Amino acid sequence: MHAFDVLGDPVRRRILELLAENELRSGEVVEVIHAEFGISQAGVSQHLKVLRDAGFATSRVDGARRIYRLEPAPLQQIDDWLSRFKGFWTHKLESLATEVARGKKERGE
Amino acid sequence: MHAFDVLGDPVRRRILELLAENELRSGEVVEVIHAEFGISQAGVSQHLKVLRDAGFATSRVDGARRIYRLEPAPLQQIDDWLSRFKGFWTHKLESLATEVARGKKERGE
DNA sequence: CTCTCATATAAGTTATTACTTATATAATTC
DNA sequence: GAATTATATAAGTAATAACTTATATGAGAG
Repeated sequence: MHAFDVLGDPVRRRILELLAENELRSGEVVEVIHAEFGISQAGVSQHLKVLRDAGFATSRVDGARRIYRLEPAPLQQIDDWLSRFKGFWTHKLESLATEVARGKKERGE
Repeated sequence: MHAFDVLGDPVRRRILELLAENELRSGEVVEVIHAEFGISQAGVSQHLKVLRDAGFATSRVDGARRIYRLEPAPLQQIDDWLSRFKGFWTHKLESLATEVARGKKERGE
């Protein structure tokens, strides 16, 4: 599954946000996601698998628990892809700023 | 459709890349995408609609033609969402750079 | 050793998406 | 104004994704 498809799902985006704060046990992720989205343990586990398979997260075993950690590489790849468009919107923002400034000047502000 | 779902499709990502270089007529997009992906005119038109509906592109009429232009706002929103993870991977990169430097030194490069 | 957690996987269902071909619409050319 | 060109939309189909419940696996507690 392509990195962008992975991020297409709001549940997975939320899981990544959670993992960005802390490593979490699978069960902790299940708790939050169940509370917020009403999804079963199995459903959450499947999302975690998608995240693992796509390299967004890794898990390590801790007794009967699995601890999940965020892996930044795929997010970075996406950022790299986006970077080609960045010039584009900073230009837009700059021209907007120019417009605003011109408007102010014309209005004698 | 959420912005990330829009970017989930490789055809749409390619169209955005094309539009990032230049405004293009629908027909020009169709030409390139058909050449690269083998997709019909109707298929490409549907992708363009998705891009319009999600705000990634706008079109203006020029006689019988439609000219498509990239709109940066949704891309920027995505970049904003990603920004929460950026600290995360720059840390990793810095440690990697340190590792590499140490390796070179040890190998006498 | 058996019971109970914690988690993953299997199997099945439903909704959605990405196409296709066929057709509609609207501008251009002759 | 009829034919042609450029594009969009409609209708149908097939693949995929996101769930569900049920079950497997494997660690720890008693």
